[in-house]
Amino acid sequence: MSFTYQYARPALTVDCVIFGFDAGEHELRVLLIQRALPPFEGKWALPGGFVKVGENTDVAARRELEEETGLKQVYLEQFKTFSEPKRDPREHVVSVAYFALVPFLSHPPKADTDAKDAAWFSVEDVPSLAFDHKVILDTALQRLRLKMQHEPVGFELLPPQFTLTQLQQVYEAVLGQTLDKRNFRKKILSMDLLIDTGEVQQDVAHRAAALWKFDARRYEKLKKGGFHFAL
Amino acid sequence: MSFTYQYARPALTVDCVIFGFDAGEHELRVLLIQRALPPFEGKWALPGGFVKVGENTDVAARRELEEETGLKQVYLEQFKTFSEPKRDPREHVVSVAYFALVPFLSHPPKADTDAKDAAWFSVEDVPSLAFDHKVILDTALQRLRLKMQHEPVGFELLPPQFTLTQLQQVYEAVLGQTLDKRNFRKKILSMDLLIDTGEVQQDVAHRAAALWKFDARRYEKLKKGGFHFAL
DNA sequence: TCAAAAGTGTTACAGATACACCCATGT
DNA sequence: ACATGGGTGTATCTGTAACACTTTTGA
Repeated sequence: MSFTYQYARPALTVDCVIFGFDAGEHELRVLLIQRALPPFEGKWALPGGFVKVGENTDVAARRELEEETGLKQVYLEQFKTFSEPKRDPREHVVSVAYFALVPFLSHPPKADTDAKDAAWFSVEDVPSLAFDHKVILDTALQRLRLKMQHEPVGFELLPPQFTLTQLQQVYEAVLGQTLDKRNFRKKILSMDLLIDTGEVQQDVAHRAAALWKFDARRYEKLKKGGFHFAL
Repeated sequence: MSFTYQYARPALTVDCVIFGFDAGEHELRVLLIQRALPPFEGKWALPGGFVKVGENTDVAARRELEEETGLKQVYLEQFKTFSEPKRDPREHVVSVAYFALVPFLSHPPKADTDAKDAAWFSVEDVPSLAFDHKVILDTALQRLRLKMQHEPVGFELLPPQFTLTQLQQVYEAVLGQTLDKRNFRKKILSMDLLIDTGEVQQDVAHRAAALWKFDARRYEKLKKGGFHFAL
Protein backbone atom coordinates (compact mmCIF):
# COMPACT_ATOMS: atom_id res chain seq x y z
CA MET A 1 0.00 0.00 0.00
CA SER A 2 1.31 3.43 -0.90
CA PHE A 3 0.89 6.25 1.57
CA THR A 4 -0.15 9.77 0.80
CA TYR A 5 1.48 11.22 3.82
CA GLN A 6 4.12 9.53 5.86
CA TYR A 7 4.09 11.82 8.92
CA ALA A 8 2.27 11.38 12.20
CA ARG A 9 -1.47 11.90 11.91
CA PRO A 10 -4.11 12.87 14.42
CA ALA A 11 -6.43 10.07 15.51
CA LEU A 12 -10.03 10.30 14.31
CA THR A 13 -13.17 9.68 16.35
CA VAL A 14 -16.90 10.34 16.22
CA ASP A 15 -18.99 11.63 19.11
CA CYS A 16 -22.78 11.51 19.30
CA VAL A 17 -25.08 13.95 21.03
CA ILE A 18 -28.19 11.84 21.46
CA PHE A 19 -31.30 13.89 22.19
CA GLY A 20 -34.56 12.59 23.58
CA PHE A 21 -37.74 14.24 24.76
CA ASP A 22 -39.20 13.40 28.15
CA ALA A 23 -42.92 13.85 27.64
CA GLY A 24 -43.63 13.57 31.36
CA GLU A 25 -41.32 16.40 32.38
CA HIS A 26 -41.68 18.29 29.08
CA GLU A 27 -37.90 18.33 28.93
CA LEU A 28 -35.23 17.89 26.31
CA ARG A 29 -32.69 15.32 27.44
CA VAL A 30 -29.32 14.06 26.34
CA LEU A 31 -27.92 10.54 26.72
CA LEU A 32 -24.57 10.41 28.47
CA ILE A 33 -22.31 7.54 29.46
CA GLN A 34 -20.06 7.27 32.45
CA ARG A 35 -16.55 6.40 31.32
CA ALA A 36 -15.19 3.04 32.46
CA LEU A 37 -11.62 3.79 31.35
CA PRO A 38 -9.06 6.58 31.60
CA PRO A 39 -8.73 9.34 30.75
CA PHE A 40 -11.60 10.91 32.67
CA GLU A 41 -12.51 7.54 34.20
CA GLY A 42 -15.82 7.83 36.01
CA LYS A 43 -16.73 11.12 34.31
CA TRP A 44 -19.81 11.56 32.19
CA ALA A 45 -19.23 11.92 28.46
CA LEU A 46 -20.84 11.73 25.06
CA PRO A 47 -20.83 8.28 23.53
CA GLY A 48 -18.27 7.96 20.75
CA GLY A 49 -15.44 5.92 19.36
CA PHE A 50 -12.68 5.61 16.83
CA VAL A 51 -13.24 5.69 13.10
CA LYS A 52 -11.81 2.64 11.36
CA VAL A 53 -9.91 2.84 8.11
CA GLY A 54 -12.32 2.02 5.31
CA GLU A 55 -15.38 3.22 7.20
CA ASN A 56 -17.00 6.62 6.73
CA THR A 57 -17.92 8.70 9.76
CA ASP A 58 -21.68 8.29 9.25
CA VAL A 59 -21.25 4.54 9.59
CA ALA A 60 -19.02 4.96 12.62
CA ALA A 61 -21.54 7.28 14.27
CA ARG A 62 -24.41 4.93 13.56
CA ARG A 63 -22.43 2.07 15.07
CA GLU A 64 -21.89 4.03 18.30
CA LEU A 65 -25.50 5.08 18.35
CA GLU A 66 -26.73 1.54 17.97
CA GLU A 67 -24.41 0.34 20.72
CA GLU A 68 -25.97 2.82 23.14
CA THR A 69 -29.59 2.79 22.13
CA GLY A 70 -30.05 -0.48 20.25
CA LEU A 71 -31.74 1.46 17.47
CA LYS A 72 -30.82 1.63 13.80
CA GLN A 73 -33.40 3.90 12.20
CA VAL A 74 -32.88 7.22 13.87
CA TYR A 75 -32.31 10.75 12.71
CA LEU A 76 -28.58 11.43 12.64
CA GLU A 77 -26.75 14.48 11.35
CA GLN A 78 -23.11 15.47 11.27
CA PHE A 79 -22.76 19.01 12.56
CA LYS A 80 -19.15 19.91 13.28
CA THR A 81 -15.61 18.61 13.57
CA PHE A 82 -13.64 19.44 16.70
CA SER A 83 -9.89 19.45 16.29
CA GLU A 84 -8.16 21.36 19.08
CA PRO A 85 -4.86 19.53 19.68
CA LYS A 86 -5.32 19.61 23.47
CA ARG A 87 -8.92 18.45 23.57
CA ASP A 88 -7.70 14.93 24.46
CA PRO A 89 -4.91 14.87 27.05
CA ARG A 90 -3.24 11.81 25.50
CA GLU A 91 -2.61 12.99 21.98
CA HIS A 92 -4.18 14.91 19.10
CA VAL A 93 -7.60 13.39 18.50
CA VAL A 94 -9.95 14.97 15.98
CA SER A 95 -13.63 14.25 16.50
CA VAL A 96 -16.46 14.48 14.00
CA ALA A 97 -19.58 15.29 16.02
CA TYR A 98 -23.12 14.16 15.23
CA PHE A 99 -26.45 14.76 16.82
CA ALA A 100 -29.22 12.18 16.91
CA LEU A 101 -32.93 12.53 17.64
CA VAL A 102 -34.51 9.47 19.17
CA PRO A 103 -37.96 8.65 20.56
CA PHE A 104 -37.17 8.81 24.25
CA LEU A 105 -39.58 6.24 25.64
CA SER A 106 -38.32 3.35 23.58
CA HIS A 107 -34.78 3.80 24.88
CA PRO A 108 -34.17 2.87 28.46
CA PRO A 109 -30.43 3.50 28.68
CA LYS A 110 -28.19 0.57 29.47
CA ALA A 111 -24.47 0.68 29.97
CA ASP A 112 -22.28 -0.48 27.12
CA THR A 113 -19.00 -2.35 27.47
CA ASP A 114 -17.00 0.92 27.51
CA ALA A 115 -19.25 2.50 30.07
CA LYS A 116 -20.00 2.03 33.74
CA ASP A 117 -23.39 3.54 33.31
CA ALA A 118 -25.64 5.41 30.91
CA ALA A 119 -28.37 7.91 31.70
CA TRP A 120 -30.55 10.67 30.32
CA PHE A 121 -29.89 14.19 31.63
CA SER A 122 -31.93 17.31 31.17
CA VAL A 123 -30.01 19.62 28.84
CA GLU A 124 -30.58 22.34 31.42
CA ASP A 125 -28.72 20.38 34.04
CA VAL A 126 -25.81 18.33 32.75
CA PRO A 127 -22.95 17.24 35.00
CA SER A 128 -19.34 18.21 34.31
CA LEU A 129 -18.25 16.39 31.16
CA ALA A 130 -15.04 14.77 29.92
CA PHE A 131 -12.85 16.28 27.17
CA ASP A 132 -14.48 19.26 25.38
CA HIS A 133 -17.85 17.52 25.43
CA LYS A 134 -19.61 20.45 27.04
CA VAL A 135 -18.66 22.62 24.07
CA ILE A 136 -19.79 19.90 21.67
CA LEU A 137 -23.09 19.58 23.48
CA ASP A 138 -23.70 23.33 23.49
CA THR A 139 -22.92 23.53 19.79
CA ALA A 140 -25.29 20.63 19.12
CA LEU A 141 -28.08 22.36 21.02
CA GLN A 142 -27.61 25.54 19.05
CA ARG A 143 -27.72 23.59 15.80
CA LEU A 144 -30.77 21.64 16.88
CA ARG A 145 -32.63 24.87 17.64
CA LEU A 146 -31.78 26.26 14.22
CA LYS A 147 -32.60 22.97 12.52
CA MET A 148 -36.00 22.63 14.14
CA GLN A 149 -37.02 26.04 12.89
CA HIS A 150 -36.10 25.30 9.29
CA GLU A 151 -36.76 21.59 8.80
CA PRO A 152 -39.56 19.39 10.06
CA VAL A 153 -37.56 17.25 12.49
CA GLY A 154 -39.57 17.71 15.67
CA PHE A 155 -41.37 14.39 15.11
CA GLU A 156 -38.09 12.51 15.31
CA LEU A 157 -38.19 13.01 19.07
CA LEU A 158 -41.64 11.40 19.28
CA PRO A 159 -43.06 7.96 18.55
CA PRO A 160 -44.26 7.46 14.94
CA GLN A 161 -47.76 8.53 15.99
CA PHE A 162 -48.17 11.56 18.20
CA THR A 163 -50.64 14.21 19.28
CA LEU A 164 -50.40 17.84 18.28
CA THR A 165 -49.96 18.80 21.92
CA GLN A 166 -46.95 16.49 22.20
CA LEU A 167 -45.45 18.03 19.10
CA GLN A 168 -46.00 21.51 20.48
CA GLN A 169 -44.33 20.50 23.74
CA VAL A 170 -41.30 19.29 21.80
CA TYR A 171 -40.97 22.66 20.12
CA GLU A 172 -41.48 24.49 23.37
CA ALA A 173 -38.83 22.41 25.14
CA VAL A 174 -36.26 22.76 22.38
CA LEU A 175 -36.83 26.41 21.63
CA GLY A 176 -37.27 27.33 25.27
CA GLN A 177 -40.45 29.34 24.79
CA THR A 178 -44.15 28.73 25.03
CA LEU A 179 -46.25 28.79 21.87
CA ASP A 180 -49.89 29.67 21.32
CA LYS A 181 -51.92 26.48 20.89
CA ARG A 182 -54.28 27.68 18.19
CA ASN A 183 -51.58 29.38 16.15
CA PHE A 184 -49.28 26.39 16.41
CA ARG A 185 -51.93 23.99 15.19
CA LYS A 186 -53.03 26.30 12.41
CA LYS A 187 -49.51 26.69 11.11
CA ILE A 188 -48.49 23.04 11.35
CA LEU A 189 -51.70 21.75 9.80
CA SER A 190 -51.70 24.35 7.04
CA MET A 191 -48.39 22.93 5.81
CA ASP A 192 -50.15 19.69 5.03
CA LEU A 193 -47.28 17.58 6.32
CA LEU A 194 -49.23 15.61 8.90
CA ILE A 195 -51.67 12.78 8.30
CA ASP A 196 -54.51 12.11 10.69
CA THR A 197 -54.19 8.39 11.42
CA GLY A 198 -57.82 8.19 12.58
CA GLU A 199 -56.59 6.65 15.81
CA VAL A 200 -56.64 8.33 19.20
CA GLN A 201 -54.63 8.34 22.40
CA GLN A 202 -55.28 5.42 24.75
CA ASP A 203 -55.58 5.30 28.52
CA VAL A 204 -55.91 8.97 29.28
CA ALA A 205 -58.28 10.30 31.92
CA HIS A 206 -59.83 12.89 29.64
CA ARG A 207 -60.82 13.37 26.05
CA ALA A 208 -58.41 11.37 23.87
CA ALA A 209 -56.41 13.37 21.37
CA ALA A 210 -56.10 12.45 17.70
CA LEU A 211 -52.88 10.73 16.62
CA TRP A 212 -50.99 12.11 13.64
CA LYS A 213 -48.01 10.96 11.64
CA PHE A 214 -45.48 12.82 9.54
CA ASP A 215 -45.88 12.49 5.77
CA ALA A 216 -42.26 12.20 4.63
CA ARG A 217 -43.11 11.57 0.97
CA ARG A 218 -45.26 14.67 0.84
CA TYR A 219 -42.53 16.75 2.44
CA GLU A 220 -40.03 15.61 -0.20
CA LYS A 221 -42.50 16.52 -2.92
CA LEU A 222 -43.19 19.97 -1.46
CA LYS A 223 -39.50 20.67 -1.03
CA LYS A 224 -38.87 20.00 -4.69
CA GLY A 225 -41.59 22.52 -5.45
CA GLY A 226 -39.67 25.20 -3.55
CA PHE A 227 -41.53 24.86 -0.25
CA HIS A 228 -39.68 26.03 2.86
CA PHE A 229 -40.62 24.72 6.27
CA ALA A 230 -40.52 27.36 8.97
CA LEU A 231 -41.15 27.11 12.70
CA MET B 1 4.28 9.17 23.86
CA SER B 2 1.35 6.94 24.67
CA PHE B 3 -1.13 6.19 21.92
CA THR B 4 -4.85 6.13 22.23
CA TYR B 5 -5.34 3.84 19.35
CA GLN B 6 -2.69 1.67 17.83
CA TYR B 7 -4.45 0.71 14.60
CA ALA B 8 -4.17 2.29 11.18
CA ARG B 9 -5.84 5.68 10.94
CA PRO B 10 -7.27 7.64 8.06
CA ALA B 11 -5.20 10.63 6.94
CA LEU B 12 -6.68 14.05 7.65
CA THR B 13 -6.81 17.03 5.29
CA VAL B 14 -8.61 20.34 4.88
CA ASP B 15 -10.10 21.62 1.62
CA CYS B 16 -11.14 25.21 0.97
CA VAL B 17 -13.93 26.42 -1.27
CA ILE B 18 -12.86 30.01 -1.90
CA PHE B 19 -15.67 32.20 -3.22
CA GLY B 20 -15.27 35.55 -4.91
CA PHE B 21 -17.68 37.89 -6.64
CA ASP B 22 -16.91 39.21 -10.10
CA ALA B 23 -18.58 42.62 -10.13
CA GLY B 24 -18.06 43.02 -13.88
CA GLU B 25 -19.86 39.82 -14.84
CA HIS B 26 -22.17 39.86 -11.81
CA GLU B 27 -21.05 36.32 -11.16
CA LEU B 28 -20.12 34.20 -8.18
CA ARG B 29 -16.76 32.54 -8.72
CA VAL B 30 -14.66 29.88 -7.08
CA LEU B 31 -10.87 29.68 -6.94
CA LEU B 32 -9.46 26.38 -8.23
CA ILE B 33 -5.94 25.10 -8.64
CA GLN B 34 -4.61 22.79 -11.28
CA ARG B 35 -2.84 19.87 -9.64
CA ALA B 36 0.88 19.55 -10.28
CA LEU B 37 1.15 16.05 -8.80
CA PRO B 38 -0.65 12.71 -9.00
CA PRO B 39 -3.24 11.57 -8.36
CA PHE B 40 -5.40 13.60 -10.75
CA GLU B 41 -2.29 15.39 -12.08
CA GLY B 42 -3.37 18.27 -14.32
CA LYS B 43 -6.95 18.23 -13.06
CA TRP B 44 -8.59 21.18 -11.40
CA ALA B 45 -9.23 20.87 -7.68
CA LEU B 46 -10.01 22.77 -4.49
CA PRO B 47 -6.94 24.02 -2.66
CA GLY B 48 -6.21 21.98 0.43
CA GLY B 49 -3.58 20.10 2.37
CA PHE B 50 -2.77 17.83 5.25
CA VAL B 51 -3.49 18.67 8.87
CA LYS B 52 -0.42 18.47 11.02
CA VAL B 53 -0.41 16.92 14.48
CA GLY B 54 -0.74 19.73 17.00
CA GLU B 55 -2.60 22.05 14.63
CA ASN B 56 -6.35 22.52 14.58
CA THR B 57 -8.21 22.43 11.27
CA ASP B 58 -9.06 26.16 11.35
CA VAL B 59 -5.36 26.94 11.41
CA ALA B 60 -4.66 24.42 8.65
CA ALA B 61 -7.41 25.89 6.48
CA ARG B 62 -6.18 29.42 7.04
CA ARG B 63 -2.69 28.35 6.06
CA GLU B 64 -3.95 26.89 2.77
CA LEU B 65 -6.05 29.95 2.14
CA GLU B 66 -3.15 32.29 2.68
CA GLU B 67 -0.94 30.24 0.37
CA GLU B 68 -3.45 30.67 -2.44
CA THR B 69 -4.68 34.21 -1.90
CA GLY B 70 -1.99 35.87 0.18
CA LEU B 71 -4.70 37.08 2.54
CA LYS B 72 -5.06 36.52 6.26
CA GLN B 73 -8.19 38.36 7.30
CA VAL B 74 -10.95 36.63 5.40
CA TYR B 75 -14.24 35.06 6.32
CA LEU B 76 -13.73 31.33 6.80
CA GLU B 77 -16.19 28.74 8.03
CA GLN B 78 -16.01 25.00 8.49
CA PHE B 79 -19.07 23.39 6.92
CA LYS B 80 -18.71 19.64 6.59
CA THR B 81 -16.33 16.70 6.89
CA PHE B 82 -16.09 14.27 3.99
CA SER B 83 -15.00 10.78 4.86
CA GLU B 84 -15.90 8.26 2.16
CA PRO B 85 -13.07 5.71 2.16
CA LYS B 86 -12.80 5.76 -1.64
CA ARG B 87 -12.79 9.51 -2.13
CA ASP B 88 -9.01 9.42 -2.51
CA PRO B 89 -7.75 6.55 -4.72
CA ARG B 90 -4.56 6.13 -2.68
CA GLU B 91 -5.92 5.48 0.77
CA HIS B 92 -8.57 6.61 3.24
CA VAL B 93 -8.30 10.38 3.54
CA VAL B 94 -10.84 12.32 5.58
CA SER B 95 -11.24 15.96 4.65
CA VAL B 96 -12.66 18.78 6.74
CA ALA B 97 -14.13 21.28 4.27
CA TYR B 98 -14.26 25.06 4.70
CA PHE B 99 -15.66 27.85 2.63
CA ALA B 100 -14.09 31.29 2.42
CA LEU B 101 -15.49 34.60 1.19
CA VAL B 102 -12.90 36.95 -0.25
CA PRO B 103 -13.05 40.32 -2.00
CA PHE B 104 -12.46 39.19 -5.55
CA LEU B 105 -10.62 42.17 -7.02
CA SER B 106 -7.77 42.12 -4.56
CA HIS B 107 -6.89 38.54 -5.42
CA PRO B 108 -5.39 37.89 -8.81
CA PRO B 109 -4.79 34.15 -8.58
CA LYS B 110 -1.22 32.92 -8.78
CA ALA B 111 -0.11 29.32 -8.82
CA ASP B 112 1.30 27.91 -5.63
CA THR B 113 4.13 25.38 -5.35
CA ASP B 114 1.69 22.45 -5.42
CA ALA B 115 -0.18 23.80 -8.41
CA LYS B 116 0.51 24.29 -12.08
CA ASP B 117 -2.01 27.05 -12.23
CA ALA B 118 -4.79 28.79 -10.32
CA ALA B 119 -7.88 30.47 -11.69
CA TRP B 120 -11.34 31.77 -10.86
CA PHE B 121 -14.28 29.88 -12.39
CA SER B 122 -17.91 30.84 -12.48
CA VAL B 123 -19.79 28.50 -10.14
CA GLU B 124 -22.20 27.92 -13.01
CA ASP B 125 -19.45 26.55 -15.18
CA VAL B 126 -16.77 24.59 -13.34
CA PRO B 127 -14.56 22.04 -15.08
CA SER B 128 -14.43 18.40 -14.04
CA LEU B 129 -12.81 18.26 -10.61
CA ALA B 130 -10.44 15.86 -8.82
CA PHE B 131 -11.54 13.59 -5.96
CA ASP B 132 -15.06 14.32 -4.69
CA HIS B 133 -14.47 18.03 -4.99
CA LYS B 134 -17.57 18.60 -7.09
CA VAL B 135 -19.69 17.28 -4.25
CA ILE B 136 -17.80 19.44 -1.77
CA LEU B 137 -18.28 22.50 -3.96
CA ASP B 138 -22.01 21.85 -4.39
CA THR B 139 -22.43 21.41 -0.65
CA ALA B 140 -20.53 24.64 -0.03
CA LEU B 141 -22.77 26.52 -2.42
CA GLN B 142 -25.87 25.22 -0.70
CA ARG B 143 -24.49 26.28 2.67
CA LEU B 144 -23.47 29.67 1.38
CA ARG B 145 -27.00 30.29 0.09
CA LEU B 146 -28.48 29.37 3.45
CA LYS B 147 -25.86 31.39 5.31
CA MET B 148 -26.42 34.53 3.30
CA GLN B 149 -30.10 34.48 4.10
CA HIS B 150 -29.57 34.21 7.83
CA GLU B 151 -26.37 36.10 8.55
CA PRO B 152 -25.01 39.34 7.15
CA VAL B 153 -22.05 37.92 5.23
CA GLY B 154 -22.70 39.36 1.77
CA PHE B 155 -20.23 42.20 2.38
CA GLU B 156 -17.39 39.72 2.81
CA LEU B 157 -17.40 39.27 -0.97
CA LEU B 158 -16.96 43.03 -1.49
CA PRO B 159 -14.29 45.58 -0.66
CA PRO B 160 -14.66 47.26 2.77
CA GLN B 161 -16.66 50.07 1.15
CA PHE B 162 -19.35 49.23 -1.35
CA THR B 163 -22.49 50.55 -2.97
CA LEU B 164 -25.96 49.22 -2.28
CA THR B 165 -26.23 48.13 -5.90
CA GLN B 166 -23.07 46.04 -5.56
CA LEU B 167 -24.45 44.45 -2.44
CA GLN B 168 -27.71 43.67 -4.19
CA GLN B 169 -25.80 42.11 -7.07
CA VAL B 170 -23.94 39.86 -4.66
CA TYR B 171 -27.22 38.60 -3.26
CA GLU B 172 -28.68 38.15 -6.72
CA ALA B 173 -25.64 36.19 -7.91
CA VAL B 174 -25.52 33.93 -4.87
CA LEU B 175 -29.24 33.31 -4.55
CA GLY B 176 -29.74 33.06 -8.29
CA GLN B 177 -32.71 35.42 -8.43
CA THR B 178 -33.29 39.07 -9.11
CA LEU B 179 -34.44 41.31 -6.28
CA ASP B 180 -36.52 44.47 -6.29
CA LYS B 181 -34.24 47.48 -5.85
CA ARG B 182 -36.47 49.55 -3.61
CA ASN B 183 -37.48 46.67 -1.40
CA PHE B 184 -33.89 45.49 -1.07
CA ARG B 185 -32.64 48.92 -0.02
CA LYS B 186 -35.53 49.45 2.36
CA LYS B 187 -34.92 46.13 4.09
CA ILE B 188 -31.13 46.37 4.32
CA LEU B 189 -31.15 49.96 5.53
CA SER B 190 -33.94 49.38 8.02
CA MET B 191 -31.70 46.86 9.80
CA ASP B 192 -29.32 49.66 10.64
CA LEU B 193 -26.25 47.55 9.94
CA LEU B 194 -24.69 49.79 7.31
CA ILE B 195 -22.91 53.07 7.82
CA ASP B 196 -22.88 55.73 5.13
CA THR B 197 -19.19 56.63 4.78
CA GLY B 198 -20.03 59.96 3.17
CA GLU B 199 -17.78 59.02 0.28
CA VAL B 200 -18.95 58.17 -3.21
CA GLN B 201 -17.91 55.97 -6.11
CA GLN B 202 -15.06 57.35 -8.23
CA ASP B 203 -14.52 57.27 -11.98
CA VAL B 204 -17.97 56.24 -13.07
CA ALA B 205 -19.61 57.71 -16.16
CA HIS B 206 -22.85 58.53 -14.39
CA ARG B 207 -24.12 59.66 -11.01
CA ALA B 208 -21.77 58.32 -8.34
CA ALA B 209 -23.33 56.03 -5.75
CA ALA B 210 -22.83 56.42 -2.02
CA LEU B 211 -20.31 54.08 -0.36
CA TRP B 212 -21.36 52.15 2.70
CA LYS B 213 -19.59 49.92 5.19
CA PHE B 214 -20.79 47.15 7.45
CA ASP B 215 -21.10 47.97 11.14
CA ALA B 216 -19.81 44.77 12.76
CA ARG B 217 -19.96 46.14 16.33
CA ARG B 218 -23.55 47.16 15.89
CA TYR B 219 -24.43 43.74 14.50
CA GLU B 220 -22.93 42.03 17.54
CA LYS B 221 -24.91 44.30 19.80
CA LEU B 222 -28.18 43.69 17.96
CA LYS B 223 -27.60 39.92 17.96
CA LYS B 224 -27.27 39.92 21.73
CA GLY B 225 -30.60 41.72 21.88
CA GLY B 226 -32.27 38.85 20.02
CA PHE B 227 -32.10 40.38 16.55
CA HIS B 228 -32.23 37.95 13.62
CA PHE B 229 -30.84 38.95 10.27
CA ALA B 230 -32.94 37.70 7.36
CA LEU B 231 -32.43 37.91 3.61
C1' DT C 1 -28.81 66.72 -24.52
C1' DC C 2 -28.25 62.14 -23.99
C1' DA C 3 -27.09 57.90 -21.65
C1' DA C 4 -26.62 55.42 -17.49
C1' DA C 5 -27.36 54.30 -13.12
C1' DA C 6 -28.87 56.38 -8.39
C1' DG C 7 -32.30 57.20 -5.56
C1' DT C 8 -37.03 57.39 -3.67
C1' DG C 9 -43.03 56.17 -1.59
C1' DT C 10 -47.44 54.17 -1.63
C1' DT C 11 -50.86 50.69 -1.98
C1' DA C 12 -52.50 46.00 -1.65
C1' DC C 13 -52.15 41.59 0.27
C1' DA C 14 -50.77 37.79 3.18
C1' DG C 15 -49.23 35.88 7.11
C1' DA C 16 -48.50 36.47 12.12
C1' DT C 17 -50.31 37.53 16.45
C1' DA C 18 -53.44 37.97 20.17
C1' DC C 19 -57.10 36.21 22.42
C1' DA C 20 -61.50 32.82 25.27
C1' DC C 21 -64.76 29.50 25.13
C1' DC C 22 -67.19 25.01 24.42
C1' DC C 23 -66.50 19.89 23.95
C1' DA C 24 -65.46 15.09 24.92
C1' DT C 25 -64.06 11.73 28.10
C1' DG C 26 -62.94 9.22 32.36
C1' DT C 27 -63.44 9.17 37.30
C1' DA D 1 -70.89 16.58 38.35
C1' DC D 2 -66.46 17.66 37.94
C1' DA D 3 -61.77 17.79 36.41
C1' DT D 4 -58.72 17.53 32.59
C1' DG D 5 -56.97 18.48 28.48
C1' DG D 6 -58.84 18.64 23.29
C1' DG D 7 -60.27 21.34 19.92
C1' DT D 8 -61.82 25.60 17.38
C1' DG D 9 -62.49 31.21 14.82
C1' DT D 10 -61.91 36.07 14.30
C1' DA D 11 -60.09 40.69 14.34
C1' DT D 12 -55.99 43.30 14.16
C1' DC D 13 -51.53 44.27 13.04
C1' DT D 14 -47.20 44.01 10.77
C1' DG D 15 -44.23 43.09 7.25
C1' DT D 16 -43.74 41.73 2.32
C1' DA D 17 -44.51 42.37 -2.54
C1' DA D 18 -45.56 44.92 -6.45
C1' DC D 19 -44.81 48.78 -8.98
C1' DA D 20 -42.51 53.81 -12.15
C1' DC D 21 -40.64 58.03 -12.22
C1' DT D 22 -37.28 61.87 -11.12
C1' DT D 23 -32.43 63.09 -10.16
C1' DT D 24 -27.56 63.35 -10.77
C1' DT D 25 -23.50 63.08 -13.29
C1' DG D 26 -20.15 62.54 -17.07
C1' DA D 27 -19.47 62.19 -21.85
